[in-house]
Amino acid sequence: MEEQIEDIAGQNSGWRGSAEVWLNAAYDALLETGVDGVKIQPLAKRLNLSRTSFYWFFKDRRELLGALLDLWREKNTGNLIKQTEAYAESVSEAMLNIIDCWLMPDLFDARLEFAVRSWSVQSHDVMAEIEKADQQRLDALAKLFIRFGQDERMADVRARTIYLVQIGYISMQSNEDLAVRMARIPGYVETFCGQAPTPNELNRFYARHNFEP
Amino acid sequence: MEEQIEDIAGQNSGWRGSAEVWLNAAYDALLETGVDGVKIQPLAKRLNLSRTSFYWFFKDRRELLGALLDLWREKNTGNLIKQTEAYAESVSEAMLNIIDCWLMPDLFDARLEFAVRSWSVQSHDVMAEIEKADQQRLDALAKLFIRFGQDERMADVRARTIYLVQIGYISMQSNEDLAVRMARIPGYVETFCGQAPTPNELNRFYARHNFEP
DNA sequence: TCAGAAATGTACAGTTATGTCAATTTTAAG
DNA sequence: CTTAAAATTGACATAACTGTACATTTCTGA
Repeated sequence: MEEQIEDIAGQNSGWRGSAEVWLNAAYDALLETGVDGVKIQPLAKRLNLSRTSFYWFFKDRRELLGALLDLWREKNTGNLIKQTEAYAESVSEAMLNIIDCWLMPDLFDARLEFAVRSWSVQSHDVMAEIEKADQQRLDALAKLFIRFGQDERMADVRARTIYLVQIGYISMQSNEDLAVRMARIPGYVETFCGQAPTPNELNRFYARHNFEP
Repeated sequence: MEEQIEDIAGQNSGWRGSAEVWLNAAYDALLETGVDGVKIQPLAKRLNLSRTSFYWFFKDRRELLGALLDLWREKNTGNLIKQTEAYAESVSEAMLNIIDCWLMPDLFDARLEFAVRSWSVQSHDVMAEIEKADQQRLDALAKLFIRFGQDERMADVRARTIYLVQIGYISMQSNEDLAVRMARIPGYVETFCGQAPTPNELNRFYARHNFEP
């Protein structure tokens, strides 16, 4: 019974290691040093665990890398598509919904995205996964523009523009402060959809990002 | 004298290895497998040379990686900036000059760019180099828009849009065929600068890319 | 409290890489 | 043909890392 209370409290259930602990360490390593930094021995040192203990939770390194890729797949593509389907009265409001992904780490894990894309240089499997994700995301964005009356050709171009700018940003790993980035938002919206956001739309956007203009 | 004739003919001057040969092999490895693929032992195997022979041309692996970074620095940033300064009568024509970089491998080595950006995950030095390059490129692009009468705020946003789309493309490593990409060009120009290219501008652009619409 | 499951650790065997050193071979030049 | 520089090589000394086998410790539940 006592153990159960500990479990419910989320405390360690006695053992120091677990699949989750190793996976988290792998996640950190992936973001900090790339795939080739995801090595059992260093992770073990960080976790203060014996290296070989790892093999109780995972078959081998491959399996760990697979788990990292699962993490990415589930986290990033899903939320972006969800944002394309969010309620919007105008195309500019819809743009602001997408831009949310730029700014909310729980909607889109930019560092993970970058790390996985970097990983793809050396793995055809990862490359294939990314191509699939890109296609799904672009399709969802194009559908959004079509929903607001764009013809198919411009919907495709605009979907690419907004998506590629996001991917480009990620690749630049820029970490400017919120005010600087916010100042550019109206300009981006205008560029992306040819229509500036209304003051109301902007205010709603600022509010949900706790930003005071 | 005979050797000089051979030299002039670009033939091997007797020795199999050279700094250039190793650097080229390193370049290939960087593009195919990322930095962590750039290892002396595998390169030696590829070149059919003794591993230790490498150390006659380079002090160590660090120096080789440094040479790769020099290559990137000289090749990519310079040409992009040159394109921003190319002659153009209108802002849409200027856009097409930039877009040349998308399409001409000798103006901009996209695969190298991607490989170097991926490398930056695990190296703060490389990261710093990239930040510097991004800044130089963005400044040059913004100056272009200002030259064509944009106010500073929109020049900044538009510079970012066109640059980030390019970086995004690189990160997507898409390899669609020319016709598909060409079909999107007018849309991009319109999106980037709010003004469609004239038929003449487009024809000039198509011509220099040997494309028949 | 004691058996078995869960987790950890130690020892071993193998692979791949790095860089130095002292030969040795190849080439160019007189 | 000789010689000195340029290039190549194999031997040696290390260092990380991977994965397996087996022993040991720690926890859990009857």
